[in-house]
Amino acid sequence: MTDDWLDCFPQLRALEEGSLSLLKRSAHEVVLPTGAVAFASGQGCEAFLFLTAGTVRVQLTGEGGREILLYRVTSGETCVLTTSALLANENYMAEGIAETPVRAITLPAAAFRQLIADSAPFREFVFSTFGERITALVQVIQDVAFGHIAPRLAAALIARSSGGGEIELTHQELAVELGTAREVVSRQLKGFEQRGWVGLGRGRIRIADRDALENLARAGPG
Amino acid sequence: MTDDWLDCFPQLRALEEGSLSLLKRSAHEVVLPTGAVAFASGQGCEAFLFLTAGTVRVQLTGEGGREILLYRVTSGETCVLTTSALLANENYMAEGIAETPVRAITLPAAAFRQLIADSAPFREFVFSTFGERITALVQVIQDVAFGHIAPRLAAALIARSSGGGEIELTHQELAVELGTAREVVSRQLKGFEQRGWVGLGRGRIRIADRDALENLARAGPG
DNA sequence: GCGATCCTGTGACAAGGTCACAGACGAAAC
DNA sequence: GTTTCGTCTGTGACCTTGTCACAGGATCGC
Repeated sequence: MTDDWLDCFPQLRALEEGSLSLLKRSAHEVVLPTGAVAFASGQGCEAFLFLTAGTVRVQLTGEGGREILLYRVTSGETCVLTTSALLANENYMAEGIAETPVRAITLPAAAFRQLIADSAPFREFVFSTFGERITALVQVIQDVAFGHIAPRLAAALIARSSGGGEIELTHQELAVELGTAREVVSRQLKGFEQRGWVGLGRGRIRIADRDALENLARAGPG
Repeated sequence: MTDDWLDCFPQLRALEEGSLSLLKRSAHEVVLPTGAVAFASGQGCEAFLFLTAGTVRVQLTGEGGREILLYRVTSGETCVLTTSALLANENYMAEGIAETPVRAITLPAAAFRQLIADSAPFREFVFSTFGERITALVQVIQDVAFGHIAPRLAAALIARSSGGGEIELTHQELAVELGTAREVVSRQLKGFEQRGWVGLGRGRIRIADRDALENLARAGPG
């Protein structure tokens, strides 16, 4: 296969000759359509992943079918849960779902472990983003344990509306983002609409008063 | 100072001569009494920590004063949030509290970064426990987002009662363990008592029917 | 004994999650 | 254009959990 994908991961160019060669000949490309399951909870982890295009959503699912987003992996990134599962030789604790069509490079577990053992630049590459990911996970705990729904929903609306004032999302999708139930999102959005902050349509939300939402997102339950 | 503390961290004996020497001459011992704050949320992170005796509880605090335990650090371990804060050059996102008298070795940020850059064995040491910690953090999210209080409380009682059937904990301390409110723990425990599963006293709980608790912990809300 | 302080119990209420449906909308089929 | 069907949204009733405000009890130091 070609080595074009390495352009997404410039740090890997710094690998020693032998390690780079192992990396190149062990890597295989996979392509996933939107909605495909990249990995599932409880499943053993057989390969490290380098995303070269698209977005994967990593989320937990509870018994009742409720879901919560942990983080997203986009082009040029790797998945911390995959790393963690490979290092500790454990199963995945969450599931990864392609939010868009995805292209990724897989590196079999054996080659991954070999590279981790042999190559300092590879270790550096793998561990360099750990700090941010841990910060993100702790933030999720903070939100779920102590946060109120209204400001979190307002924050999610703003985050997903970068640029345009029109968002293409269902209430269910927002519920997953927040780890709550669809009905709760519906009720909150209805409240926002009554206050003139948003306009609602099937599968889309129009931001009508961005300032009010930003205010709520900062201020707390208000 | 003496190098006795290295006995708690045998992996560090594998450091290169120069790195080991830097480590030894940069390290300083600190002693904390029970209840002391090892680090606080929002505070900048100035040193890496090696625990040589005692236990530090790492927890988040919400606006209402509610708290939730993230994990514990005990003798022979290091704190993943400290590592993460040093690597990403961010502030602490949580607080660390000495649960017992604690002895720890501090390594200033500059020396830590130097060692991470120079020494493969040191990197190995620091990153070897990342996998387990991430697993633990995701488990906390799972519990808080989807878990019911009763089974989680039952699980906490069993976990803290290893061996004897008598636990020395207040309802408030159990509430922090679960990330809930003290009143909720009181009510649940009262329910357990009425079913004959525990005996309650001021600051202590006697396990009367361990099987019933284990059953509840496994089974879910039942 | 006598406060002071910590721990526990309780009731009333608010917020959020669950369940069970009822419409409402939009796309595709006819 | 109308029908049909699947998806999305709205709503009410009810349950669990979190919050608030207090009332007692226990324990300890003095």
